[in-house]
Amino acid sequence: MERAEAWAAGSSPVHDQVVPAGSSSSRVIVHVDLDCFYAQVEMISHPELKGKPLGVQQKYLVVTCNYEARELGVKKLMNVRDAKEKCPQLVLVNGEDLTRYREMSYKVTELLEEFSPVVERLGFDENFVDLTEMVEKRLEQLQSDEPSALTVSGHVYGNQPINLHDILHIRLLIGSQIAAEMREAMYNQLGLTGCAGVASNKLLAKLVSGIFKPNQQTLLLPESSQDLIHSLNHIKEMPGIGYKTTKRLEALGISSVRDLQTFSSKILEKELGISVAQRIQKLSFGEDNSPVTPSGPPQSFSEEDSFKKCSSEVEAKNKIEELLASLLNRVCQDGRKPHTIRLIIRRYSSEKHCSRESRQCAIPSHIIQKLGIGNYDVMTPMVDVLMKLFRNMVNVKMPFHLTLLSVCFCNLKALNTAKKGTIDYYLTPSLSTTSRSGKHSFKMKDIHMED
DNA sequence: TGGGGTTAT
DNA sequence: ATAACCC
Repeated sequence: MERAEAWAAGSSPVHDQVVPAGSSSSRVIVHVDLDCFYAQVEMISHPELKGKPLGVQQKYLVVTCNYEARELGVKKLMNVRDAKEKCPQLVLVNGEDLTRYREMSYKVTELLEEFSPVVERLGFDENFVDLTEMVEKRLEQLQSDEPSALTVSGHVYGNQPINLHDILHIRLLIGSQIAAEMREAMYNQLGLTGCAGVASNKLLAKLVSGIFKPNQQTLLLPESSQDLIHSLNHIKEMPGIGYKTTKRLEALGISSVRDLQTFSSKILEKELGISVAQRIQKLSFGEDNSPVTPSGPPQSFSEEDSFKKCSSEVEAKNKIEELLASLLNRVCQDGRKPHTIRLIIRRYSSEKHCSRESRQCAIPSHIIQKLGIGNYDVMTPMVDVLMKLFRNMVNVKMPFHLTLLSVCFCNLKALNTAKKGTIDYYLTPSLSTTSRSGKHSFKMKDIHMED
């Protein structure tokens, strides 16, 4: 077995080679990806739906569905009509209110932060964790007489054999064990299943996490990274290469990962700019030195609603009031205060690129100070601000046709800017009281006074 | 295509 | 303020 080889080698392979701490090469990264997240949350809320084909609906789309539904032909982002046609027994629940998904999403991130504080969120259902330090600690404490100490957890991409004399393999193997513990904890504590991918950078961890699909995990060893990236059928499948870049690359005759690898760097830089060109060409080789950036609490809160038609100012005002009311509740829970507000619209256009327009402004300080506790006296002045932004974008004397309204709070600051020792500090509600009134407490390190 | 998010320019 | 990216 693998362990026997390790002993046969004589001295312990684990403690011989030392990778310098802080060395930028040779990280251990895990990508954790929940299975059909919204559908899982709905099945926890409504246990009677378990076992039935379930879709989560927003407007006329099935945005995600459980595996029972997938086996019957339902796909993500499928039209409700097509989905019902494919699968008449499909049960649909409305998922336009993201509150419960968002709350569960942060519970997952907080659980992962208990393993290592370096957790980066990607959407509501994916997280990256940098395990490098944690793996290093486990290696130092490794007792070589535990039989299970050097056993990989889950799949290995391409069934590549592990070399227990290779310190990079050992480190990734430990990473796979931590990934398994993370998935166990997610299931035991939150009732959620998901996939994990372990590799030496974010790109590869993300790509490999999707290899075995639901509720499984996969480890990528460095020797298999070229196989993994060449298993992509098209550059559009490369995370980091989006719709626009794909179109521009296709115009250059680049469609496969190998096309991008071998394309002239000079020409690519001239076409896409040096920044994008160098980044995506590195991606094509499976190279990604971007760090796992701890997400911490959100940078912004927004609520949006799309519709067929909004063509009057009164109609718009009503929708804006709805969005704002929800946002105020959220901001109240968070505890921090937004200093900027933004209004976003989408105008009707028969053409493809439905781009958005926005106007933003600073939130008047007298309104900011009233935020955070029961707030009905902030609604009116805030709506007034938003309607000014609205009229700045939309000429209400002319006919208009909007298909989306969104309100966003951003530029969030911890509590307010009151200084200790000032009158303001003692007069500001909830400032000098207990730690946090919010529901999901972000850690104490995040709570500090600005000056 | 929904209802969110982020960073770079 | 917009444009790109992610889910």
